[in-house]
Amino acid sequence: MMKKAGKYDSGCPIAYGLSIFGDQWSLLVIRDMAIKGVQTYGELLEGWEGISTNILAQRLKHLEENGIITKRRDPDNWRSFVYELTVKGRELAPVIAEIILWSGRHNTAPHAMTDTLKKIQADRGQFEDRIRNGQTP
Amino acid sequence: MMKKAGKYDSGCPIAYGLSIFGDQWSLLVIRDMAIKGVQTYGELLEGWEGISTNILAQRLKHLEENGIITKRRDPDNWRSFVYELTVKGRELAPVIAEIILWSGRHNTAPHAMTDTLKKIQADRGQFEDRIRNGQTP
DNA sequence: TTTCTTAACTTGCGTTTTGCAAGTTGACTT
DNA sequence: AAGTCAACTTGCAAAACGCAAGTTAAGAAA
Repeated sequence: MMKKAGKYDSGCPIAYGLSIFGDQWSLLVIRDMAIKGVQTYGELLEGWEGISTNILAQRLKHLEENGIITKRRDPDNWRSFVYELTVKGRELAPVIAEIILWSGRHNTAPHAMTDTLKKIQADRGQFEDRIRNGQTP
Repeated sequence: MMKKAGKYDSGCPIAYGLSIFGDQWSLLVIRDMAIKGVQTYGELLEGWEGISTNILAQRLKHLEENGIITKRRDPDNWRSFVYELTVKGRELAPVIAEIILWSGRHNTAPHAMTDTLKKIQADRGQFEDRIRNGQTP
């Protein structure tokens, strides 16, 4: 299991953030939910990077425990659950935007999410607002 | 050793960023350099969180290989090396600023770097500019 | 000239986390 | 009664981590 928030609780705000989403997968899960509008376990499993099922379950639990996402039954599909970003999770939009902008500047290789990058470059405020409102950018 | 950039190279800008600094320690090292002005191995070892020496060595190598920092001999002290952020590294300032702002909003516990948080809240542009210019904010 | 000191690592080794594959659950559908 | 399917759980080998102890190299001290 992941390091729990607290073990390295130095009181530093960056350490706090890292204790919640500072691993290889959490931000990718958040990206799929915030940008691609993904809401189910099965869809998250099929993301671009191929997270394995046990790790995904761990991360979802950790994110839920830390107030980034919520989980509820899908009213339209008895066997499915719906994962959604909380306000706290959606407010990571600026962090995500800055990482995308930074990579856009420094990663010369061709990349996915060119559309998203352009959208952020064109109107960063709108990108963040839409995510903040629970919409796909 | 850390996952190398490439193994999960989905082409996503977020995945690119995570392959470079998406672990529990790299951003804390970058924080110490950018915000606290730390420049040596020994000072980095004594950071708030207590990174172990072998992990620190690994991360510094990884960050150097990925163009975030440089390493050179200290002209004033033959046995010391000076680590410095590159432009690419300093341009992570906005990412760091957003993480600090986010934590400031969502971490109710008392925290270190209150001064830095206030500085960013008061004048985010200045914070970023100073780091971009290689100065302590 | 031998010993000491010090910054920056490296090595060993036990513990923890990860990742792949296969198995489980439970309500509905056939 | 058997099949389906989303969402997990379990087992196990491989990789990464973390602590402690050891190494290196060159100038300073004795």
